[in-house]
Amino acid sequence: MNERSSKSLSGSLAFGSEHNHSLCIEEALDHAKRVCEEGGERFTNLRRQVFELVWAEHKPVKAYDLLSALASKRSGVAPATVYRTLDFLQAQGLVHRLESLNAYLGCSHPETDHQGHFLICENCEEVRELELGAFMQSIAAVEDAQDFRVRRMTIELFGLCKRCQAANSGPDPTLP
Amino acid sequence: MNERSSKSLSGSLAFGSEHNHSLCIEEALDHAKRVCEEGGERFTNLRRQVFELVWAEHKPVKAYDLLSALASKRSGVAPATVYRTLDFLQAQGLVHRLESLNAYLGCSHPETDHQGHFLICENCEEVRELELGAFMQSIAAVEDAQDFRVRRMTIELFGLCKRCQAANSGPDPTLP
DNA sequence: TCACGTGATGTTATAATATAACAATATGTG
DNA sequence: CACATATTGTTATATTATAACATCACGTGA
Ligand SMILES: [Zn+2]
Ligand SMILES: [Zn+2]
Ligand SMILES: [Zn+2]
Ligand SMILES: [Zn+2]
Repeated sequence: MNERSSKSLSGSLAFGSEHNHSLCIEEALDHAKRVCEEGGERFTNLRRQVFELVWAEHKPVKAYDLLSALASKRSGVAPATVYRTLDFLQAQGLVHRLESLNAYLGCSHPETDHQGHFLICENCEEVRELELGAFMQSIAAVEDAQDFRVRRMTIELFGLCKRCQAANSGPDPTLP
Repeated sequence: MNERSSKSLSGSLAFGSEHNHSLCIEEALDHAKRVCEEGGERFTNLRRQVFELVWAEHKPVKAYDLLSALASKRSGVAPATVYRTLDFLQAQGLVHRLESLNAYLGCSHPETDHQGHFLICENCEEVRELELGAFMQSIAAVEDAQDFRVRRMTIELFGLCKRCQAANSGPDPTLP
């Protein structure tokens, strides 16, 4: 817990690495606030609270879990509250939706305009957001070969992260 | 409607191409029957009916739409009927689920063991299943770089197919 | 043939996810 | 302050999916 934080958010951690998550959240909040200001949008209390809850862990969060957590912080919380706020955060590029999981995740590099690509560990549930690049070339090739123009995409790769590969060969041997 | 049908199912059509869909369905049914027999599974009436409904068009189908269509063909149809049957067909590799759409699609090359990769036209809804290859290289590179072992994946690329790119610049100008 | 075990289907109930529609409130601007 | 607009609250409902248990169908061996 004494890491160097450069221009990339601390949230862009590699699987299994330690990092200062308080700092990570703080940076993410600062960033979110700035993104909203620059876009002429308001980073209201509600939006900040939801954003914090999404960022509480580097794991996908379900809308109704957010709902419960949020309800313990403020009154008058209904599904629409959560979904609307998630929609807003997604529109600002601050949060991604994981289609295969019906879940949401804070974006780890919101400074760039991008679609999310994800590695999702089936054992520990940790999610790593890939930075663009690796796939862009093959996608360009597909567009070319198929006469298809890609406008958005869902790329979610499920498997085992380094730690969980090492830790086992079977399921969950009490992870850290 | 006079096409050549080689070893690849007629369902492996390119976007916008014409093809003999009766033949396409017939082939798909034959194939499904064979897959089940070889796996020691029964291709029952229910399973055949659901399979036919999924193959009715080269478009994703929603579970509850299948439910309605199926209910007009037999009695005692409930959600569980449909979901169970879809689960079975997916397990046999005959049908894929599109996570981003909560919808299902007949597999266009069930002879090979594979995950589905899809191009989905946002305008005409036609879906083209990519054959593996284009992505495998970049996925291997990601696995290597990230110390992550991929076991399954969701890859769904949304955009405009050739026909819809040509036809417009805006939305739906009454397609064929 | 028929008892039996298994897999398939039917049936009922409910869980989990998401949106619609409209009312009330907050915020900034002139 | 009056007004327009964005945000949030509130109620109801739509959509998607699963659980749990009952019944039926099919093959196998007594
Ligand atoms: Zn963190
Ligand atoms: Zn991102
Ligand atoms: Zn066809
Ligand atoms: Zn397929």
